Amino acid sequence: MSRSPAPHGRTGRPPLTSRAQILVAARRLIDQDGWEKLTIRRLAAEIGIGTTTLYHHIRNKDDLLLLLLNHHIEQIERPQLPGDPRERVITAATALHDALTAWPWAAEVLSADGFVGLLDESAMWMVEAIVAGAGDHGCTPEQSVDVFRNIWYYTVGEVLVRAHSARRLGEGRPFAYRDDLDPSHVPHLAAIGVRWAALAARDIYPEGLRTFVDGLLAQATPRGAG
Amino acid sequence: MSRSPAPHGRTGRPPLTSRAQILVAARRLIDQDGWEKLTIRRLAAEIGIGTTTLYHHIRNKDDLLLLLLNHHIEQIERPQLPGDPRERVITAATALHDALTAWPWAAEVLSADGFVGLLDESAMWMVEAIVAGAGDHGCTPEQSVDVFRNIWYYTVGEVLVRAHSARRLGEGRPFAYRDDLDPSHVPHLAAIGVRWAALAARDIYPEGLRTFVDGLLAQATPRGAG
DNA sequence: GCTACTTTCGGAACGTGTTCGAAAAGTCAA
DNA sequence: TTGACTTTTCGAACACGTTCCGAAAGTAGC
Repeated sequence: MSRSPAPHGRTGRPPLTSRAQILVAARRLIDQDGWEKLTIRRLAAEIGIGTTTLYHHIRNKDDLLLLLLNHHIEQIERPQLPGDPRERVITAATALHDALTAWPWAAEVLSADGFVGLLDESAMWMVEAIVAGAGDHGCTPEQSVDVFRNIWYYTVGEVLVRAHSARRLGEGRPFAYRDDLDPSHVPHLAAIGVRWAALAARDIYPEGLRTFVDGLLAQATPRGAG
Repeated sequence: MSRSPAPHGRTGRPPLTSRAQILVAARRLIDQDGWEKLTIRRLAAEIGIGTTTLYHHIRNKDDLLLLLLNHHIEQIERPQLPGDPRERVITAATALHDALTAWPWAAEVLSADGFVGLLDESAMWMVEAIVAGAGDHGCTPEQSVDVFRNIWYYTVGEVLVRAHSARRLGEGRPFAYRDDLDPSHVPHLAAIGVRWAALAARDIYPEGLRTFVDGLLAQATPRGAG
């Protein structure tokens, strides 16, 4: 593809590779072998180009992953946002959480470079919905930003910890249990003992999110909501 | 050092290198040039041994960082824990947060492998204090574990996001601001505009933690606390 | 046709964490 | 003293992300 003799006015050597082509090949590799196996060299070989040629179409690997994430988020169907501001915050945060859970490496990239400045506008509705929900509930703009940031910290932490814990789930102890705990030093932990693993395997994000949002919104309105 | 002819009963070639020696050298390198500059090869060169010799004394680099973190936590003075269970949870979580903030790469290692199973017992008092505080407040053991996990998610998320955002603070936009936001699509974000950067630079962990802990403990006791 | 200029392509090389396998240096039993 | 065994040491090598720099392939002006 892309074999036109010259798009007129364009100078320089005509490109054989397009960014769209790279993204398609990357998605194919991820679907086939998982995103852990996606390397720059493998991707270039899959396309049939030199390794360093990729760097004329993407800044680096993080940039590539970010482009893939943005495309993934665009595919997500936007949920119907409830009328209640609190429920709107919950719905948007849950959508954010689900999107990141599906592509856990994205959370690494995002936490590594700051969230809002990197995503396309097609993903901004989640941030907007949270900030707007907080505002409609009676928060000042400053408080609304705080609400979003707190939710973001909690969400990215949950996604990262659980994604990385799941990797070790096949081998050895599932989440985090030690059987060498001294009951005289850490009595409560020792009493929980082996049950920790089972307890830690449960998904507590929905409940934790509700609790956190309730607290954040309540704190923002010291006297009656609007 | 370590030049005794044979510690009796020990077979095999006598070691020239000790794990303690490696840890001391690693701390010296980190203090000199920062932990970003700590590489396996530099560390080996600093000690004066072959690169691969290190791998007979540590499992891998993450293991090395974990050993350093454990040593760092041991050095921390344990704060006087308040009598009020809620304040005890806050104090322990804050100590956890401060320890991770001082060594941000540690949060990566910990989130990558699960928390409790990796730290020495000298760091377990933080987990114990949180779980015990929740229990003393009236939580069941299951609820207490949930309280800890929620706090852990929030804390590790905050540390990771802020540590990685700080890296980009010198170049370009500090945290996350886009000036290409369409007010008709994201009115609240557009209204906040450039103020986002200043708002996002503030430290909201202490307040967010209090809010979260209040909500978590309140939810755990539907009818009056003990 | 020739010379600039511009853009794309890609091989070579660097530094990284890590693995493999062989050599070195000790103990122990015969 | 010899041979088996065990542990430590480390050079060679691998795959990774990334940078450098020269070659390739087009247009634009003369």
